[in-house]
Amino acid sequence: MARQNTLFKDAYNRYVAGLKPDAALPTEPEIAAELGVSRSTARAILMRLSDAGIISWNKRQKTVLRQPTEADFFPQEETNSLHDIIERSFMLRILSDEAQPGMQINELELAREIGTGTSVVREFLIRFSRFGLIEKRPNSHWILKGFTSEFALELADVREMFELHSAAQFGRMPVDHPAWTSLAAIQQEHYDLLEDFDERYRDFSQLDERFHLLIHRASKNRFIADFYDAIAIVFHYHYQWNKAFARVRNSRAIAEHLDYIEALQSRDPARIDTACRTHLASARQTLLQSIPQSAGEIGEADTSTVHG
Amino acid sequence: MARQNTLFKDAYNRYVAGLKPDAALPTEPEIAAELGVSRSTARAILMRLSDAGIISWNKRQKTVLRQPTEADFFPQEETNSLHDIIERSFMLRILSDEAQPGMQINELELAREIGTGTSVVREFLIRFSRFGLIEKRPNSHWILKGFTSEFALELADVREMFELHSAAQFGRMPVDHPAWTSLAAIQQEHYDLLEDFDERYRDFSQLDERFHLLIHRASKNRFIADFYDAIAIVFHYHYQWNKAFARVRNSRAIAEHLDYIEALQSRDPARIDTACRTHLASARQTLLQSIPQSAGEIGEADTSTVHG
DNA sequence: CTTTTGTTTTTTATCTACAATAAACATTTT
DNA sequence: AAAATGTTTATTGTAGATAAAAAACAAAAG
Repeated sequence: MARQNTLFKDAYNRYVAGLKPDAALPTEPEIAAELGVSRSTARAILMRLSDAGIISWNKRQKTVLRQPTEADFFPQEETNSLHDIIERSFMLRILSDEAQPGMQINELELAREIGTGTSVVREFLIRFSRFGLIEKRPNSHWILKGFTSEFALELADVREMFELHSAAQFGRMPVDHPAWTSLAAIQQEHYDLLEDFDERYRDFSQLDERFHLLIHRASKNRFIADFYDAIAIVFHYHYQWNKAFARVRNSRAIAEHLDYIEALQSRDPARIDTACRTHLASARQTLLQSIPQSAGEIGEADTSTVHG
Repeated sequence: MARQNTLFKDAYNRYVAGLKPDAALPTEPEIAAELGVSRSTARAILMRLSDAGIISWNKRQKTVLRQPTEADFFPQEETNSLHDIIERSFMLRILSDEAQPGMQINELELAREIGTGTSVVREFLIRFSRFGLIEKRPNSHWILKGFTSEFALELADVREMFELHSAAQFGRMPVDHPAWTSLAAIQQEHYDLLEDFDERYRDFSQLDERFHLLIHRASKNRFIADFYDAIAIVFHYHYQWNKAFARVRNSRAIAEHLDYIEALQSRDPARIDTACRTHLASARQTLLQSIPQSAGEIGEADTSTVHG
């Protein structure tokens, strides 16, 4: 088949979840906008809802006839976009302990294992290559460079340059800029998390990501924003599978964040710089400690493949 | 057809160019290594050379029978890789004055105009997107963000952060590091260029690229290196088609480079920082001046396509 | 005459096929 | 036995086909 209708299925599920009996549904363009899809897809959803007897549909008259049941939803696994499937599968593979730096990555084999065509895998690898974890030999295979300490150090260096820049920019924003409100909200979320830290310390990753994203937005620089997107994805998977010391790690980070936020709020450049540096230095240390020091670390090429 | 044998043709041309009558040719692996291709391709070249009567080939005995003529070479245009063709064609299109920010980019149309398949165009666009000049709407078209002054400013900001970092690193390299020799050679090339400036000022771009590349290598950071690769490509095309004031622009840059080189050689951090900042500030100004201030600059979306 | 719905066209996302190229394996030569 | 050549296999690069999704166009309703 040429293409899975995962977008349709996912949007359908989302829409079904919000239906209440007897409600009158809005116009097609409104539904499309609400779901973030085209009107064609919105109409396909209405068509199916109508066929399933969940709504009655006659031109502008769209009424919910019954409460949707479990059976009305598409299975969860049919709603994952191919890209997400590949991303997860690939990340799992290359951040796992078996993946050694220098390994070759085979497009065809990867495609077969994931159960997809080669073009999607190819395009994924091209997109993924900007994260600096893989590299292409022209007319030949990809090489896994790996999540090594060199990678972490190079990443940390750039991250520090960018974040110092963004934080300084943040401090220069006009007092009435909405980002200050967002910052205060995030500050409050930090306090909330602390309240119930033992239960909720795992939620910190997500808060961390949002906090740094907010700061980077202040730079209004597409290269910085793109780089942070890349970092966020890599970290997302990395820390998801490296939970050692998560509690103490997050505890320290929260304290630093709160100090950093106050520094930003003071709008004092020197204080911002200091708080930012302190946090970045400890983030760097945390990152380095999270990397398993394997034997293959020293970078000799290994001719085995990534798939074992 | 599935794939052009441009690699073979290009390698063949390169090899033919170096043949001298009566010479004995080395082994197949050596030829392959010399040309940077696989032995399979090297053998294909030998096969064709033999068929064309240019060499006699019997196992290890490979002798050049005659001097190759014009007619023995493949036409130049058959040796360009598809990627290069697309890159040139696309750059020409999006850096031209007709391309307005906000325009849509149509994969199929682009492929037809370039005379190629859609997959290559797609992959090119994905790779190219890291330069920040285009952006994808998922499940929909690409948008041309354009070579605007915002782009130039964002680029310049990152460039300055990176180059200050790299230059500082350069100054910290051990005295016996080969980079110092390379730096001296590049310094000499600057003097040579100055000697015959009226005739050769157009050669400066290439020297400029090599100089900055050398500095960025000192950072040993893949993100910095990748970013500089991107800059180099964008600038390559941009300045190639914006030759106004090239002479005075290059003259000033050479003077700054020489000062910058001396600062590096002094290994004095403060002096390096100053020289680097001076050069970067003027490079930023040069870049901004080279951008035509068109009406569509202010970023309102334009619904016309890039192909008009 | 503006918005909504109905219908058709265009474009993207993905798969599959196949030539070019690389890589692996087998045989010969030194 | 090490390296070269000969032969076969695997993998990448590219084109082309097709369903999903978006976009454009046309008709109807307010």
